[in-house]
Amino acid sequence: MTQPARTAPTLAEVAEAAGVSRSTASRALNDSPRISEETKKRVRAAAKKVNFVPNARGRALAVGRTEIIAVLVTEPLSELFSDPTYSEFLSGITEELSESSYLPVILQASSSHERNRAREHFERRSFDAAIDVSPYKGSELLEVLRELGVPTVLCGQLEGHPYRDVFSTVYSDDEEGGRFAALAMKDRGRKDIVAVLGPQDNPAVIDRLRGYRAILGESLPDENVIYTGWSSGDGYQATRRLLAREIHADGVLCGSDRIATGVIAAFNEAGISVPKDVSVVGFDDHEVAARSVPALTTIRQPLREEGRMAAGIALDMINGAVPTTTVMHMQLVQRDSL
Amino acid sequence: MTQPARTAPTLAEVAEAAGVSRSTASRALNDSPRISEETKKRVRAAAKKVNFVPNARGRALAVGRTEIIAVLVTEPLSELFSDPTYSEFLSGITEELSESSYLPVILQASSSHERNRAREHFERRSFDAAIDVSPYKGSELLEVLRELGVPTVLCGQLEGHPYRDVFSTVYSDDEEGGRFAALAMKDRGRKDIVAVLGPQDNPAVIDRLRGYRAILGESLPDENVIYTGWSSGDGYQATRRLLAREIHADGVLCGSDRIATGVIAAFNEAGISVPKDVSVVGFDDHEVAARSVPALTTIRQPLREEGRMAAGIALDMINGAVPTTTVMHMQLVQRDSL
DNA sequence: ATTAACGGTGCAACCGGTTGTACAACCATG
DNA sequence: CATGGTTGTACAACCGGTTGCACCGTTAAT
Repeated sequence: MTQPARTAPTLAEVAEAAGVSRSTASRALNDSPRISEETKKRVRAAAKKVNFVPNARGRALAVGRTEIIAVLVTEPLSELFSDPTYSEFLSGITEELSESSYLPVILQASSSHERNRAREHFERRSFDAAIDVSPYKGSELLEVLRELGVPTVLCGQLEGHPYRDVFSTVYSDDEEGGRFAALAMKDRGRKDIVAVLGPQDNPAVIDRLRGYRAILGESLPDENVIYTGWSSGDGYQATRRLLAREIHADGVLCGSDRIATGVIAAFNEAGISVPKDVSVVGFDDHEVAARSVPALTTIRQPLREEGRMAAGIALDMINGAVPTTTVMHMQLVQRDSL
Repeated sequence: MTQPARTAPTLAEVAEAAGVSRSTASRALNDSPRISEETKKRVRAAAKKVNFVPNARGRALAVGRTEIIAVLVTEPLSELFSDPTYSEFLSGITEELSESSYLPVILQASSSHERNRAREHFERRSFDAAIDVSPYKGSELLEVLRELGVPTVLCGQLEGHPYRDVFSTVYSDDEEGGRFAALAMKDRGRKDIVAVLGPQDNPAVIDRLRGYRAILGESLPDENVIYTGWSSGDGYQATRRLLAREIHADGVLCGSDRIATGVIAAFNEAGISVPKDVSVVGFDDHEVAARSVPALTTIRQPLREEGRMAAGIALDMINGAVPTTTVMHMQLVQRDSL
């Protein structure tokens, strides 16, 4: 037989069972100091007896909170899921929130249609806060969030953006990461360095390069900086072209671990030994880094921690904390490619 | 300057601006037939003027709906995201819901701690429905959903489960997929078939094998059925063992596309040509299938459509539809390995 | 002319909680 | 015994919508 949908017990029923008023029942369950210990016990017992669980909707209306946090992503879901960067980050958010009663909702905001829907949800006050995973794009939505006064955490450095006073920011110090990578090269005694990076206009790329330069100076001349895509194939192609141009290099700084695997493959093919003849340093500490041969020395971006931090700050802001800017630190992960 | 968080306009303000009562305003905005066209116009104009957007919390309480659907997953987030199967499926759900005002929330339910939290959310009536992506595990939660009367869609065939009367089910017809694969082999004139499948106790494996058998009968003897893991390496190893046993085969049915790539690799290594000497058929239409050499003939499981369907049924059930069972059809994708 | 029918609107209750404030009962104090 | 201060509880309003029902004015039917 189909079990009919029981209507859940309400606070009124608990109150009646305990022989007190609704308000007393509410205060007792919320452990208000104004209620006597004895009454609290009675109310709790009654609540347990009728299997009372406070209704989220009623509570949300009364306290003005939905206990839901929106996570804004600009990538389509399929890409989002296949990029381990995001998945780490999202795991961090989920982890942190699972210690509270808050729930994360992934809200896509790539197409303008999606952004409109998102906007609507915010206007309806469906969420208590927002975490924007890639705030570079879709700034119209940021404008909406600002106007509505939604507590918002931006993940990633938005250079010179106009929201510093209203939004919190969490980002990893890409320049520092660049410095760490370059420093490792320098310590290893490498003098002729090439950088194979992602797209030239990418903020992370720009910052990392600045970090490289801060350490290496003229050891990394302009003509040795190559901008390409993020994939393994891009690294491979770039290295082939380098070899064809007979550029002498004893160190390659890569914009991502996937690029690095391609670079190494090209060197192997050309009979050049990594790390004997040339050192390679990656970026991200992607899962391929440890499995690569030789295992990749790389820069680890603390993505999961960044996610946790972002979620924590969002919760703080909901409770009235002022906007903050948090910088997470990169780490050099020593393996065999250097 | 920090823009103060405007308190959003409420229905009362709209009503006042339009010179009508709250109830009339509400009905006008909801296009009730009881309100005159003239009044509706006035109310709509007023709403637009004060920038009114109905508050989700108030509405949820009044209509008894949160407009949120929980998607239950048993995998940890990282695995979930890296498995393209899930990501396709989730995309389907998201797509379908984005055409309504409903929002999906991914709810993890692998650890018992997570399941407790999930249970709590359901008891609070935070969600209007649930979609269980892998209902094989965590049946305690299903029991809770049943008791609470939460409209629920199970994705995947739960043979002989006790919930058919309360829950809807959506699944792809694995047996049919097996038949399609076997039929293709038969049409190609292959007579000595080997099957390299996933784990023996997997429901999909069992059904697919049944499909193979329905077509091939004695052409697929028991000793030619090999159970292994889902990965490429498993397919490779299995094929090596086959070759060592000098089993003559002109067709291999694989339990997954990844298995198939391993099988092909092993054949190549042994100097056996695919598809000239032996035909190979995969399963899933995973993204590796098209890129494989030779491109893999395989069985496509309509995952995205399955997701859309599941979401659609969930919406229907919220509106009172009775539980249904829906079978999605597999498709043969003809490429070069057969 | 009286009444029935009907379209349009407003009052008030309701969804399920939380919370400001009034009040009753009790104690100790002058 | 009157007064004042606690302490514990209940009443009622409130959050922001939706909705049953009563009521009004108009028109059509008897």
